[in-house]
Amino acid sequence: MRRELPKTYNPADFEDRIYAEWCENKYFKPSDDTTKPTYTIVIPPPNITGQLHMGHALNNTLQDILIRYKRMKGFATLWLPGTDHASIATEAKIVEVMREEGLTKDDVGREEFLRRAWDWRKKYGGRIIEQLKKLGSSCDWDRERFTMDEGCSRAVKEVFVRLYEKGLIYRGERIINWCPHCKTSISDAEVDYEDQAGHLWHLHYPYKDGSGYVEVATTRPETMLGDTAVAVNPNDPRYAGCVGKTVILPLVGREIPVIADEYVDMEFGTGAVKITPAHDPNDFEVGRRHNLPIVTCMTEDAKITDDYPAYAGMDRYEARKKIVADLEKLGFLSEVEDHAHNVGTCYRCKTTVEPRVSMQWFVKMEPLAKPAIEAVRHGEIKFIPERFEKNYFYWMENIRDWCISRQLWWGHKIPAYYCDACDKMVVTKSDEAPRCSSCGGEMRQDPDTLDTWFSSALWPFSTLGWPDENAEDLRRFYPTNTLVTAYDIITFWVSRMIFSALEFTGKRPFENVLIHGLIRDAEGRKMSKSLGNGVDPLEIIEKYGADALRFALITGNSPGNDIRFSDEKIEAARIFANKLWNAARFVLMNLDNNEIKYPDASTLSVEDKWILTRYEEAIASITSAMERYELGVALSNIYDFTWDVFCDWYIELSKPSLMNKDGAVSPQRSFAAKNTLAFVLTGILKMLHPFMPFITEEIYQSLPRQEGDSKSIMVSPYPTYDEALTFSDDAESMEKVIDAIKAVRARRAEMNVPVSSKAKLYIETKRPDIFGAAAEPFFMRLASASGTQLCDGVPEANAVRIVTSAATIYIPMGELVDLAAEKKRLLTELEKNAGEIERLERKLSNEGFISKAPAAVVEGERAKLKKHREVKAALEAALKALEG
RNA sequence: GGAAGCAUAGCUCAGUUGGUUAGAGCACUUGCUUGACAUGCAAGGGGUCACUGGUUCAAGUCCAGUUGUUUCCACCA
Repeated sequence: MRRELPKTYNPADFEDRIYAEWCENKYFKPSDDTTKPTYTIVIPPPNITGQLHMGHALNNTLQDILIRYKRMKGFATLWLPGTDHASIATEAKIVEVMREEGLTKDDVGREEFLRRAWDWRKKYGGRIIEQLKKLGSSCDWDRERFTMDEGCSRAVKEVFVRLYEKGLIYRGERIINWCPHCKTSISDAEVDYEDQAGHLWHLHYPYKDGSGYVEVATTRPETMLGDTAVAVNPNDPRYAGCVGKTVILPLVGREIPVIADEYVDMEFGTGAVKITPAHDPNDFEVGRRHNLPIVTCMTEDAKITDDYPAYAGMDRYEARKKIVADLEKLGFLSEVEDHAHNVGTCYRCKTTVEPRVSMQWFVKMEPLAKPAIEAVRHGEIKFIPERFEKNYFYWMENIRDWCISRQLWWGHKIPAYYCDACDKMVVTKSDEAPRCSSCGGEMRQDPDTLDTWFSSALWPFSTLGWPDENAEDLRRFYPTNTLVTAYDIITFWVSRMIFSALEFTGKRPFENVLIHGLIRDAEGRKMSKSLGNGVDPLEIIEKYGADALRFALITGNSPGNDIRFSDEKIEAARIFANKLWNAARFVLMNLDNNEIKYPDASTLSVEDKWILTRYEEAIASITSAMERYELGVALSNIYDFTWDVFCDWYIELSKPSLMNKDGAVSPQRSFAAKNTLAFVLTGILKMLHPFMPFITEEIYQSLPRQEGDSKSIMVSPYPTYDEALTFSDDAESMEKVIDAIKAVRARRAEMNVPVSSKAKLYIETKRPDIFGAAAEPFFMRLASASGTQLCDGVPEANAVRIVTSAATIYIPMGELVDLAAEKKRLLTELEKNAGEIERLERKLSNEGFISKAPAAVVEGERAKLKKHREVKAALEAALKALEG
């Protein structure tokens, strides 16, 4: 049913209604037609704790554009949505909520905690999904997944067991990053470093034999409680005789050796380093090399252990003060320097990370990284833009083993079981705790959970049915085609999906990775909660509509680059939507109720042929940009074509054919014009639809249908380039008239002649076929002419002369014309013209250019020269006429 | 410490594989209620494409260096 368009564009009137219609008609589901090629995107699953922010809006707009484009291009498209359990982020949220009730995790216990977590997921997990719908996302909601749903959990267990059996997962005591606030290990990638002003304390450790002391420098004096050696560089002459001696650790009294290790930088501090294997990753390595004992002096919440009664229970910073004071009192502190250094913090809570030795699970990365590097190197997987491949290679080539265990409750439990009675450990997919195979005793599951990225690494195939190799979706839609994500997540997620997919499915997870930037505010700052400069996309949608938001996010941007978001941009987007809306109203106003026909060349006028030619060119360039993921370029091409070509020119050029004053226009002519308007408008709507789905659908549904189109634009075919609708000669003729109109307007504006003052135009031209009667209405409507007449030479003295490459136009203006000024103007123009001619002549007489440049380029330059020479002749004639 | 990006009009940015006189939006100036749109129309001003050198018939575009700036990675106590 066709609808009348209201006078003003008001997106709130129709966006929700249209989205509901799409859902009802199941347009988001992939076509059942298995002969169609497939195109698949899996969504980067937002956290269930998440609220839609601008980053999501951009990320999902890009995906929706690609999916809608491919759908119209005839692919069976699947955009698979879902959410991530986000173990540490969600757990932190729930802990926070419980704290408000005065409860801790330990108070409620694991079972109750998980019950709360699932409740929380039920309550808020769907929130971001609803917000994605507001944006217009055309996901297949029936296939929505969750990283902790049954299928994904099965995949996680499968992967863990297979890696373990292959020897690629191991358990070991290592030093890891520990967050004393979240009380869990975190991976290297989860540590953020920030500059902090600190101090370098110089401490004296006396030799046991009483021969003085060695001076060490440290930024963390409290860790001295765990020192098990002092290290110096083996090549350091200052300490040549000291290696092998024993020092007595102040405050503690422990006897520790002085050792030599290359790790020590002679230039830094005093050249002597205290070694604390339990609380520093480098010291841990030194400790392993020298078989040093590991002495832990801090608890998991970063308090001093009971082994040191004087400081027991003190927080690490409190202990630092006390220890420094005590050392000073006893004369072991010689100097305190200011020292800026980088401190690792937890990416979740910003607490300073405490390196800590503990038993953790790791993935051995090197064997997995290798094929993942090859896949990108050989172009099996491409990054867009390509430069991000460098980041990827750097990370993958220097990869370290991945700590995957987390001391959290919310997440996938590690499928390892330990015997209570003996030390037996079993790794199994089974949900039942096995009996110990050695002693038959009870076994208990490892209490830890897996890093949240462990399950998201499997997302492209676990969501399609893996590990069931024969799952229908997996067979039909895997490997997926494009992954869309921001550059800050390449290491966390993209790289892990690649090696996981290659290892477990033997195929790449996706062929292209489209990287986008971050959204910044109008001043270029990152949007963040703490700065309070975040813009809520839902507010924008409410105020301006989802289409305007999408337009503002995409326009003027290229892959991988950050985007500044500002009120001006969103305002410009809405204005464009309004422009399109009104252009559509104009077309509708003039349209009969007929179906839109494919244009028939025999009925077309020169202006129709011109717009169709320009339209076909637009299809070619827009499609090419879409295929290259240059979505910003594609959109600006659509914008320019819509506004500058279609609205500003063709609609105006069509008016003489539509406004049939005294029956001068034939029904055939009027039909061709109306049909051309509707045909081109429909094409614009289709090309714009992936970017602005709502307004294009709303307008489309109010237009008569084009042959072969569906009732919804989103499942209509995308325009394809048709050479039969290009008419280069006619288009060129029309351009010449347009040039002349522009030149007349410019001169009139220059002379401050109001539009209302009409004047007859005399046109001297070698192309009377173009500038004859057919062109008259255009000059009358668009160049303030009262009429036009072809002439040969100056029609009367004191006429303004306007010179274009195809014609010289005279406007008799009587006294209005200042002869002296006119002469001056002609001379200036002639001078400009002469400059151009000289430049071109020089270029064309350059033998290197003629012989080496492509023929087409040379030809183009020749044509230009010819055109300029013609203008020169016309200008000279005009000047002569003026003087004579 | 290592790496990458960016530097183009007053502002925000486009500018494909080198090939017209370097573009757009906003802002600015001037004139217009022209039968879809004043959320509009028309005309205009404004740029030594950061700097230096190189390759080329030809450089905003490719190469090297310099300066400024942003980001990522590493984490020497």
